[in-house]
Amino acid sequence: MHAEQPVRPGRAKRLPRAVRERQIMDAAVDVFSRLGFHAASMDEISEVAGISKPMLYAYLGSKEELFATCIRREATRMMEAIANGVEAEEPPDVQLWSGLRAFFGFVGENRASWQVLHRQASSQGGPFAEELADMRGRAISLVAALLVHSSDFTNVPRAGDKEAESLAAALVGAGESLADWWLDNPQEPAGVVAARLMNLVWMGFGDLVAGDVWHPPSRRTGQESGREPGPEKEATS
Amino acid sequence: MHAEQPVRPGRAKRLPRAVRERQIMDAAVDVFSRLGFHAASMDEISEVAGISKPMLYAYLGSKEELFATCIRREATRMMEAIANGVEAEEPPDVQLWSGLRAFFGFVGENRASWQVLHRQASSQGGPFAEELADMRGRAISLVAALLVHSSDFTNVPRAGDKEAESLAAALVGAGESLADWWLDNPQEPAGVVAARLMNLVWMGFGDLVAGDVWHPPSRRTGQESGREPGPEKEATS
DNA sequence: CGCCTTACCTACTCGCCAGTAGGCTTACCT
DNA sequence: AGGTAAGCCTACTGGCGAGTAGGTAAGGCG
Repeated sequence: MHAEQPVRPGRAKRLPRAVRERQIMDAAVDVFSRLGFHAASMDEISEVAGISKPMLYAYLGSKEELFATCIRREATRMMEAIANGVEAEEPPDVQLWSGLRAFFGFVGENRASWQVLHRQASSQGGPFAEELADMRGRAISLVAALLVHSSDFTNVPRAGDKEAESLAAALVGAGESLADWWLDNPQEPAGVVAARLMNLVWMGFGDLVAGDVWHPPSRRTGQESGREPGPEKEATS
Repeated sequence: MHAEQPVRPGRAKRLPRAVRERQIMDAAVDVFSRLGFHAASMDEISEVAGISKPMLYAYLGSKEELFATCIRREATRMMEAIANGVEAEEPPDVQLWSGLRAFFGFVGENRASWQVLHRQASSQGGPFAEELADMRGRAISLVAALLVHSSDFTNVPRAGDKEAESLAAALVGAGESLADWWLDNPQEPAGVVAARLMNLVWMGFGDLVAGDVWHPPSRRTGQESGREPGPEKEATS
């Protein structure tokens, strides 16, 4: 119909390298997110990108390099999106809230990116997981710093750094998991989901820094190790 | 050294089928947990199991069947471990606490199982993810029911089921993520980690069902969508 | 003891996919 | 225009790994 088709069948229009590289990366993220690293084939990626396989190798190197580049690009995009949403001068709870909003906003608009980052990257044991774990670690440290900082405002004995880190890990994990759930239940807007998580974790943590600790009703405390669950390093009240 | 070695090199001692099947499954879980589904080869599994490849196929069918069987077995073991730790008559918070303890206890003693379940299964798009998502879904429903039930004790407008489900998803995700973190930081006993998560989520949820909702300080509320984060369906205070 | 069933093996086939050799074409530059 | 470099291709190789064919030992049982 259109005279748009290339002069020779199977010959793509000539484009500057930078543009092609973007196309290829987009295609790669798409395919990797749908199939995972191993199941994705370079043939399919090249097909989706609208070019032939040797171009892939000419521009982006091996399959592993391509994948690593995808992870790096998407991770950077996400971290920037979050950083742009947070003001360093705000009080901790507001910072956390802004971060959550930015995070869920990004996931909602970049589902493929999120799939690649969260599922694929973490399950491949190679240098990818490293790359990914690095970014994840930065996110956790950020949250941990926020937690430690916010507990400075109180006169509580101050939780250890390890403890803050583990709580931050739990929080980040809750965010990831909730994002996954959201992808399967997309009827609600990002803000609502973010708010829900904010309420869950902040109100919980708010009570913790106030020294308020949940305690099991003191009957048959120990079921398998006899440890007291409530007070660890905090005030034994 | 020992005269234990089989009569012919490369010939395994003859064993009844049930025993071999267990050996093979154990080997498979081990290899799958270390390498992931695709990277794991049937050759390696058979080697670890101490038998030859055709036995794998004779007893456990194809690679996919084998993997699915692994997932099912480990998932069942884990759900049973948790169910055994929880008494249905206890109040909700105690049930949750018992469940968390049982969960972290299981993970601590079955790291390979956990790896297979959490990382590998969820990232393969086949019928496995289904199997796994099913179990995960059951866990989430369980927690969600707990949450809904516990809010029945209060006179709060009662959160919707969808909301409870999403909170449960966040909670389960927090648990999974914290378990991963724990595997990298194994210096603390299971009970302490479980207690930490219990404090985080329960104290937080406790405030929620009491109608207590975090609210942003009312200045420049909207940063990207102008949505009020705090009250959704709950009391507008 | 001999027979047969069950457990077990070695040694292949076959398809898929990462990666490459070598050649054609089109746009820009002078 | 015509040279040349950058973009693009078809068509292969080579290896790895799933799955199988066909044969060998070993324990039970008459």
